[in-house]
Order: sequence, then structure tokens, then C-alpha cells
Amino acid sequence: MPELPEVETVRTGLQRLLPGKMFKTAASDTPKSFPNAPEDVKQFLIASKVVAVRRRAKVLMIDLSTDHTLVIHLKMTGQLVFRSPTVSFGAGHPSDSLINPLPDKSTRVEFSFDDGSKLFFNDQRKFGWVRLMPTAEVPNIDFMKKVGPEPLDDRFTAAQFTERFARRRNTTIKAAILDQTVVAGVGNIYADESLWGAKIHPATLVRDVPPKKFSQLFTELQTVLRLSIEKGGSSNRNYVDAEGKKGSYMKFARVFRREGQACPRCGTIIEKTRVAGRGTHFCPHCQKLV
DNA sequence: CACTTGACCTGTCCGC
DNA sequence: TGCGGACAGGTCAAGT
Repeated sequence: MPELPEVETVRTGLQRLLPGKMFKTAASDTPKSFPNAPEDVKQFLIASKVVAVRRRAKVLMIDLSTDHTLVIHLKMTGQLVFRSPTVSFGAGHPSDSLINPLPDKSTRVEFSFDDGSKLFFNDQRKFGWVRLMPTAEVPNIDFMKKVGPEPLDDRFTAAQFTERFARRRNTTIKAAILDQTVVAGVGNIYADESLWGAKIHPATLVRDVPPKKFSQLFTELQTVLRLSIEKGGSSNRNYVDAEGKKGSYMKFARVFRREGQACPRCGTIIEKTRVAGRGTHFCPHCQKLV
């Protein structure tokens, strides 16, 4: 799913819903999704309280009162959905039929809190994971040590953004912007959207991108990420927020999954191809290959 | 080190 | 309607 705007939307929802709640039970259907030892779960999760919910790149962190953290990666199809026992509109109310019952077939981990509310980790493809670890160790996991700056961090400048690409001169700009060590949180949707905004063909080699284009790309990337956060993210397939609701960014997408439609800037038909092993959408008129 | 490709899974869609 | 193959928001490990 889940690129930066989607994970940030989930984080915002969980930060509103979870702090102060006390974990009562945790159960997983597959060790792959939640590989922690049962004794650690018993000692550091059960009876702990949620302190805060953080995000770094596409990783969510639920900090606990035991100085431990639930670290979560949703990968392609992960969801974190919160359900309170009072969510029902009332017996027989028509809106109740719209709420899908959980757990369902894709539920991998089910947490319950002492007030009867629950948190479901659903993941159709089982690529995602939840891990419990000491809060102090989170920055030491390989991914956290290597991941690049947050693109929406005020202190991150266009000059620094440009410099991050120096290591990836001989690959395509699409591969480079998807590289989490260059910049954090960009996935296939916002790569295509921002490259369209900056009028760069996705298959352009980094070394052939004019220097001033990196500044434009930085601005466009920030613009699409902010817009998507405002719209609650993109629900292309599985993605939903912490309350199970879809995001609406796809209504505003200019190229992503819009092959065969007119480019909103020039009217040329949008094409779909394959770059860096990923489906890639672009306007052949606005985004010329150098 | 930089770069590419395949693997990890399940579900859906498209062409025959 | 059934079946095979390609493809789907993301990382990783292993190869060159």
C-alpha cells in the first residue's frame, strides 16, 4: 500500500485513538507476521499502555509504557484497523451493514485493549510485519540506519535533496527516487506523480537530469505528498486508514493508473510502461526522454 | 560500492 | 466458465 501519505494517515488516526489504552491480548495467525517470542509479548506488551504513535519513512511505531515499541511495516497490502465496541450505529441500523466484520480472512494479528476495543493487522499478501522491541533499539535496525531524510522535514533543503542523488548517477531517476536511502517514503504512486509534475521522463538516467530539475522534482514531490495527506492517501486497492476508510487522492492523480486518458496539462494520451521493474505512468509529450 | 533481478504471498484481471 | 499468466502500493538477498 502504503507510501508516506498513507502511513502518515494511519499514524494520525492511531495517535488520536490509541494513547492511554492498555493492551490485554495479542494473537497472530502466522509467526511471519508477528515473530516475537510469547514471553516478550507477555512481559512487555500485555498490560502496557500506548504512549504515542510515530512514523519514519513507511514504518509505524507504537510506543509503549514499558519502553518497548511495536514496529510495523504494512508493505503492499497491510492495514491497521481500530474497532471500538461502540462503533455500531445500533442494531438494525442500515449503516451497520457497511462495516465489514473483523477479523476476516486477511487478519494476521489481533490486539485487544482493556476497554474492549481492538486493533487488527490485516495483510492479504503477508509481506508486512509487526515486531516488538525495546524503544532504544529501533534506531539501530538496518533500515533505520540507512533510510534517507523525510521529504516533508522543514530542515531538508532542495540542495540537500539534489546531493542525495550523487550516489545513483547510473540508474534511472525512477529507480533513484524509489530508493529509500536517497529519500524516505516515496513509492510507485508518488514517484510517477512527482516526475510528471517536474516534467522528467521516468527512464531518464540520473546523470542526464539537468541540475535545476532536481529542485523542481523536490517541490513537486512535496506538493503531491502534502495533497495526498490532505486527501487521506490513495486507495488503489487495499489501503484503508485506522478507521477502515479509504483515501481519495486517486481522484486527483494526474498520471498514476491513468494510461489511455488525456494528460491534464497537454491532452496527450498517458502511457504505461515498465521502469525499474515497476509499472510506470507518464505523458510522452510533457516528459521527454533525454 | 552501485546496479539489476528474483523472491516473498494472495488475489484479481485479462486473453484464450 | 475454466485455466494460465501477468500484475499489484515494498523491501531484501543474491547475482553481476
